[in-house]
Amino acid sequence: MPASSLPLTTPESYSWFAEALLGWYPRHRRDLPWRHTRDPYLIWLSEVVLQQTRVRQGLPYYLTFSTTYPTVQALAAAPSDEVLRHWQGLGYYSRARNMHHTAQQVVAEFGGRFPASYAGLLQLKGVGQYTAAAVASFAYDEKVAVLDGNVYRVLARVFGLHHDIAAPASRKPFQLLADQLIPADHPAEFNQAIMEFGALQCTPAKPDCMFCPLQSRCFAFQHGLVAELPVKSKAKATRTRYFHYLVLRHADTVYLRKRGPKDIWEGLYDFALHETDTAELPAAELLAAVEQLGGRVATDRAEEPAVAARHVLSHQKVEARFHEVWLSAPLPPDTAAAGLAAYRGEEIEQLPKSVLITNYISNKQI
DNA sequence: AATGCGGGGCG
DNA sequence: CGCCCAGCATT
Repeated sequence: MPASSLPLTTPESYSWFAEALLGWYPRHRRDLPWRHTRDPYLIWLSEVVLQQTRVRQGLPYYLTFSTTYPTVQALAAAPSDEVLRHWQGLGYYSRARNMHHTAQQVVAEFGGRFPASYAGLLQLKGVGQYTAAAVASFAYDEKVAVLDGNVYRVLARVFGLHHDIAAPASRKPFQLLADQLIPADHPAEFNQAIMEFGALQCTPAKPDCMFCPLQSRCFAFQHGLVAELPVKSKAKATRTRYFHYLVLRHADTVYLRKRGPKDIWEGLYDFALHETDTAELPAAELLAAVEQLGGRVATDRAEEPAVAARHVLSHQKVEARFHEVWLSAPLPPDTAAAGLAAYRGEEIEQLPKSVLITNYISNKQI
């Protein structure tokens, strides 16, 4: 690969970049709801929703949250299960937990007002360098350059930066460059423009180079390296896990528990879980697992065959089987050790659940 | 510096 | 099937 074309020159000579983007942006920008407000709360809300999430997927969630909780006070006052329930299906649920925590902190410690600077915003839970820069520039016109997946891609291609964007150390050269490029008179517009440009024009696959305003200046295009940039090392292979859910039923109730920390889906509800190293679960092992919870299996009801489902996450694959077991009596109270509690159908609907569990319930019509 | 964390859409 | 998406917290 040819060496970087990044010139070691003064900031003034970069002005063509901002001028091109600021000329492109008004003619191509999408009309998105968070672009109609300067309210730091709503802007922060949109940025948290959009972390690692496409606009198309996050948009309905932003509308739900901004409508249900129009103010930071409203969000802070909401029950955490309710917040998670609204977040259901969007993934990376720590975002919802941190968001709720931060709303409560802003209300309790800052009188309901968000910190008015990049440095202040950076102190909030769930707010990293990207989100702090986005809110500070969009809400306060602070001159801090955002660095997200779009910006990495645009800068890597246009300026020929060959650093591995998966390596944390690569952040520095990109940030240095972005800080040089952002104009003092239009920081918010510039940040919006470069991200929109990455999302619509300089896309990961098949970018629209033929009609690109930066074509003549673009290192990657001029050197035939568009498909090679940005450089990104491959992630580690995913592992497969085998989940055997014990769908314990008694009367009109089903037993669920809230998932704990240090595993996927923290804070979401699912059934009693028996994890194994194999896809199959012998009948004897299934019965033993039920009995360990103090469950007495009703023999007068036919047992359904296990329902199988496959669920793919970024870093693991889950092969799940749902074993529906009817109990002749409620679980003993000391099952609280496993965190299990009985819920009726209407209650289950209101609980936050993973897509895997939601799909199962939806198909089973519990 | 490395790892874990969701779900969806695309080629 | 692999890749990427308006990243962040933890270790």
